[in-house]
Amino acid sequence: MSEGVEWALHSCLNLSWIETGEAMTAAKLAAFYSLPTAYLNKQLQSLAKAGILTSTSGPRGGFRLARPLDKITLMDVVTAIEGAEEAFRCEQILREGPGGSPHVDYRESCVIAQAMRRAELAWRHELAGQTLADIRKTVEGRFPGTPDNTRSWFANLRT
Amino acid sequence: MSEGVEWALHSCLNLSWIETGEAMTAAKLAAFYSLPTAYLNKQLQSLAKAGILTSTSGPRGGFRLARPLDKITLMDVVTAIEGAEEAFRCEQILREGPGGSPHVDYRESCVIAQAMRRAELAWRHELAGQTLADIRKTVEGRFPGTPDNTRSWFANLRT
DNA sequence: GCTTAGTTACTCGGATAAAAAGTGTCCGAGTCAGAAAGG
DNA sequence: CCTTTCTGACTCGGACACTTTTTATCCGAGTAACTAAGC
Repeated sequence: MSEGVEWALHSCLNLSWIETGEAMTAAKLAAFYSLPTAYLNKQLQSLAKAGILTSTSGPRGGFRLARPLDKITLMDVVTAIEGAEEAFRCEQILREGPGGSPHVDYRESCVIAQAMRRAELAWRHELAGQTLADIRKTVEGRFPGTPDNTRSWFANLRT
Repeated sequence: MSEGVEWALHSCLNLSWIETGEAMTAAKLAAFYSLPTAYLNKQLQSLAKAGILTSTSGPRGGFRLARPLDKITLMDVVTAIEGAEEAFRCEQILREGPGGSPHVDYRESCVIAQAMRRAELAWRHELAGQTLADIRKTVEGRFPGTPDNTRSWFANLRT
């Protein structure tokens, strides 16, 4: 799985803590974790395309959350970065074997594909069941200073 | 996820159906699905290293199952091919952020990492809960001719 | 003072390059089966 | 006929290319704010 998922999740949380109506540039979000600016920008673009963030060009531009955190699931972010296709993609090798038919969709009928899909659905179900709001709530419960610290760090950022 | 997982799973099932005490070569297993022989051999080697198959060199050599199918889970095969590391690997970017400490293991304490791990555990749990014996039983229930067809195909294989 | 046009600096966005992982191939080391020779 | 040696072919196993994906970078198009000029 791409490293960008981790960056995206953390950046979304940061965006929620500094929310002031102002947009946050990719450069500032990258500076927070010393990440390569241009590459994080690429990930944020993916989030924007997926409708999780909105982007604004020009001075005072940047990214901001497109909707409240409780409307953004972990699944949404993972799909935005990784794409929608499944990890185990059945290549239908049964079709090449004896008795294989070109007219059968083995992605549906192959028992192995079904078993792998069941596991992947369990994974997706867990991801879809947790919103970023849940994550933020847990973080704030364990580290109450995080919102203020984050906000003030971005406020005091130079250059 | 690597394509080799699909090849490995199907090949293990085939091995169980033709089990006669004889070993099966990578070339024959590859011919069954018209797969590239040398590359399938590579995957089978991984299964052998993981203790799922045993390999024999020389004439009459090849691969055979190292233990009964009901002792082989989908998780075992996936781990053998893909490796044991998690799909979402926390790079601990919190360490590079303000307030980050070099002495904290953020793979454990980071709430995001925990949430992603929970999802991955659900996936692993599903995979570990299904043995190849379960798969075979289901296949034989839906396609009763499979064992005989497979066995006779390998028996009649030329060259 | 207010409006308006022009300029400038800033930001995203996609095009481009480098690195890594995945995919595929080839040849050699070891080994076992079978043939051949000897008893 | 049985045993033993030798040969030879067969198989895995790892080393070596090629392709695709991931990671990272760089500039240009567009935009909004600021400046300054005109009313």
